[in-house]
Amino acid sequence: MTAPVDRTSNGNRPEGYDKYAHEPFAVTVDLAVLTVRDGSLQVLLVERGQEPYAGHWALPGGFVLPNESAETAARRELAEETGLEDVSELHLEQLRTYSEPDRDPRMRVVTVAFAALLPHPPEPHGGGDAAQARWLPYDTAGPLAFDHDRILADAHERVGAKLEYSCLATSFCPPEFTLGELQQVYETVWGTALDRPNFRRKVLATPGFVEPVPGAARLTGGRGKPAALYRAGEATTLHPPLMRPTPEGRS
Amino acid sequence: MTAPVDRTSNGNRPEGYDKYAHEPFAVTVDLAVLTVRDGSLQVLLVERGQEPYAGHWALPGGFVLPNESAETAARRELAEETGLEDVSELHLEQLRTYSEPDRDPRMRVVTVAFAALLPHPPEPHGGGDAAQARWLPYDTAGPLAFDHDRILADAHERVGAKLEYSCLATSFCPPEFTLGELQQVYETVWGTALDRPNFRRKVLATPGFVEPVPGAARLTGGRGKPAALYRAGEATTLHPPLMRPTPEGRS
DNA sequence: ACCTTTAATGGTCACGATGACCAATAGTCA
DNA sequence: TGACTATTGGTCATCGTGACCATTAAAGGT
Repeated sequence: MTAPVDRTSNGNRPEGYDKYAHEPFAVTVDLAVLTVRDGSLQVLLVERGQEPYAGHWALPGGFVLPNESAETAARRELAEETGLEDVSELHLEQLRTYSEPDRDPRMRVVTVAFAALLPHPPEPHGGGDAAQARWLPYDTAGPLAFDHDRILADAHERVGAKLEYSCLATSFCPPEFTLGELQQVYETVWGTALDRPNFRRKVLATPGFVEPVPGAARLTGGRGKPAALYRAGEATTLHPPLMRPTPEGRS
Repeated sequence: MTAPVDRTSNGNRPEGYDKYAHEPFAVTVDLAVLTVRDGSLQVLLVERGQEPYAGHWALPGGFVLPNESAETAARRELAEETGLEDVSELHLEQLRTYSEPDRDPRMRVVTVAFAALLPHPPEPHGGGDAAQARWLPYDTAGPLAFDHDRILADAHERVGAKLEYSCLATSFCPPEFTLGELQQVYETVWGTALDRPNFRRKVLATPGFVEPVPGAARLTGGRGKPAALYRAGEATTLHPPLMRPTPEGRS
């Protein structure tokens, strides 16, 4: 009876476009750029200069340009905000998309959120322009603009979960690192202490997680026995996983 | 030196909108609706009636309306496509967003992909209009329109992974089910055989995964000892995980 | 009725991974 | 030289799991 209707998402166009989507959507990317420094999880934040949320901190981000994918836009923004020349090796991972109609009071903005992991923060704050960008501890990253608190929390949760079953932790470390540094990544992100010999055994027993740097050893700031240096291996997943200690009962 | 620039994603608006985003984005949702029937993983697909990809199968989907979130749009589409009255209890999960500039040859379409899991397929094909919608086995869901092959593969991978560390499998089952049916969900999605006593032990040893229905038992089609019936429990996560047998070496 | 078939249920046993420890090594600092 | 500190190496009991075998309770055929 009814005329054939194309019910796929790309179907009713261009006719359908006028009917369903004549209010255009702005598409942006938001980045939760995370790093571990001084035993604390830190986030790269920028200070807003305009309303709404003027003076509040927010996640860095920007519009997806007409010929970009969200991934491309995210990596471009990552380079701009951190000031790094080469961000091609950094771990960048799509989190999810936030599309609540009222998430921006001015218009309809759909944002694709990403989590980025990087080692040593290159500079206290990157970027060349005047907008303030700073590394702030995750815990004290007070109320952020828009729904960025939620995005940041989701990023933290995702990264924490992926540490369990992937070799992602090396993305927080410089090219050569000690097992102590690697362990501190886990402890900082999870907020728990780990037994050092057990952590060591687990990491070394997982083929491809890390590989030793032949002759090298680092004097860890001075005190204690020098630690051996390792590089990230080829493996990407952890079987069986390295699970975070259950504080109690997790069903 | 330069004027303060708001570098958050919601910052350069409305001025920035004209500059960066004057080519509007269409935002859609695409659904990978999965079910397990007759020991095979099946997908709900619709046949396209228009170019491009006329005659090809595609994932169901549609535009996000101006006052909807992607999640709301996805659940609305799910109801429309399956023909079910109440889809509020079905598991619906955001996968990721696909935004390659050339993914639709006609215009810029950004799609938020979802995976939906449901028990008994209610009808061979749902929906009330003339567009053809059908359940097809996952394996034979031959080349789909647009990038839907990739979306479907990502959905499969995500669901398979979540079976390991979550109680998601019950979403494929009717309100009351036997442990054999639950096991078949795992075997079908993973494509591997599991040892029945071991599976049983694991499921029953996980508090909150399933809870027995007091007096009931189902004659499983006739043959064999009648199986006890269970309901889904309160738990959502599985600790430790129920890992799929490693076919060989997974680093 | 009887035996066969089928599937659920119940249990054993050995091995691997892990948590909780303790001990030794190799540096710095006072 | 002697604390102190952090890395490194090891033991031991326990838990979870894979690989099995055994039993129970139904249907179906002879």
